Amino acid sequence: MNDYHLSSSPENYSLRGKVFHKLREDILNGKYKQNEELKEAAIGEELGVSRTPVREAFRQLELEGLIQMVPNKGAYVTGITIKDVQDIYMIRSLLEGLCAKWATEHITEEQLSEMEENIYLTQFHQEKGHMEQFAALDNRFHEIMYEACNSKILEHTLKDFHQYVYRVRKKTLANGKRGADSCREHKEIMEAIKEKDAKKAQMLANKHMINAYENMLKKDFEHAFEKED
Amino acid sequence: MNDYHLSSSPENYSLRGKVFHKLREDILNGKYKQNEELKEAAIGEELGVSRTPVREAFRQLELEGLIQMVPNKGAYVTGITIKDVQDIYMIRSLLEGLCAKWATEHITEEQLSEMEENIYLTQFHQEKGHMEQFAALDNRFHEIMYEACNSKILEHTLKDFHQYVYRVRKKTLANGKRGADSCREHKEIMEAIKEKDAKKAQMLANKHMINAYENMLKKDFEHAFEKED
DNA sequence: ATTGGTATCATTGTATACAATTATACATAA
DNA sequence: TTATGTATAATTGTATACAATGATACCAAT
Repeated sequence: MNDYHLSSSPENYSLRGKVFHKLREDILNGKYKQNEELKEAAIGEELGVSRTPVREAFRQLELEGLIQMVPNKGAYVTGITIKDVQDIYMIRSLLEGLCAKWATEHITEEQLSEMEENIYLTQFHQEKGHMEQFAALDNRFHEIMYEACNSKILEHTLKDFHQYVYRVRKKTLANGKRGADSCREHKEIMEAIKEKDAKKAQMLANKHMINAYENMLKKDFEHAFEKED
Repeated sequence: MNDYHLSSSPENYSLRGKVFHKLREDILNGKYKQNEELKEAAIGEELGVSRTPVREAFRQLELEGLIQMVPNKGAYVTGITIKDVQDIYMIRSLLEGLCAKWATEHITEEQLSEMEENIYLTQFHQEKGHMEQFAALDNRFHEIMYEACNSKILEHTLKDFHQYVYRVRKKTLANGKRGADSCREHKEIMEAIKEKDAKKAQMLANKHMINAYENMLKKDFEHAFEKED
């Protein structure tokens, strides 16, 4: 998967990291249903590892709220509801605005170059209909902003939320119309950042999220959740 | 660090949970300094447990961003800087606003009663100078709002941030003047909620955080002239 | 003296053994 | 039949053993 923000983290190089990412992906993708019990031994056997890395992954999933642990009993899938996703979009609209504002004040030349290249490529792949690359680049745009805002806390928070709604994002972006709009909005945000107009960048990033939210409500949102169940 | 776990979670009843909370407390309280290496065996011995619960606690602390793990090498304290706290206050000012807005729309009669009683008691203890009770009640006011907003995601995000800056909060609230202001602001927020004026509640909660932030800055300024310890 | 290699130690990563806890099945008594 | 107690099994919680990795010290060669 495209876990860009974790790509350089130790998570990927240990069994625990692999188990953690695998389980998170499976939960968000609906492989494990709401309230389903996850057994350490079974998961371990399935992935060919012992219980130890599985347990450590469970602790992290619990902290992320994807599973709930009952002492001496078991781990149960919490999953993510439609309302959760909606709430996250509302929260993100505020925080992405703040992030754009701070990014305007702290972005480096290199980050700005990457952003410029990112938008150029995004446009290309969007027009060509290369959805896989488009989704990855769209993700990357947001992550560049997160990194540019110069706030470890905000970066961490937004990356978390971003990751959380990744599955829904992929589906809504597959909608051609929204893809083009999203791309244009990214460009406008970048231009505001380049002009050092923090207020404008904030407003645009804010609106960008609201638009994504409304598109999500309007379009294939229900589909995204009905399909797997 | 978006751990959506409940504060009443099983965390507290297992060795892992105890280790996790102990280490978090110690890191936030500055017992372990920036970049200090935490060794599993040493921590385990100190707390009288084996490495296993310590390791699991490490995984959670890493996810919370309090320590950074280097594979096959060790765990290093990330800690929390003044800037982190400032950033959190800025983030919270937005999110507490959203929370107040949603709380206005979803608060129950019981929650409103508790809030009313809370403010009454807060005022009492504030005037009497009972700082311990005052701090606890002040905390509780915010938690009631978090619970009333009817968003699991926002509730847990805010509780998390709230916990994160708890230590700083205790210090700034000890400032008598700010205590009285804070108390009055709580009352105004509640009245807006009672009047079902969501926009006003949002604005007031927003301002409440900004005020706390500015008061904190002032405190830091004063501390700048004191000896480090 | 400096470089390079090697042995040794310290520490983390993983697997497994054992203890504690909870769920389940079944027998027994009212 | 229903309720209750008990034995058994399944599962998690914790400790420990062993493997893999990285750090350190020391020696030898130049």
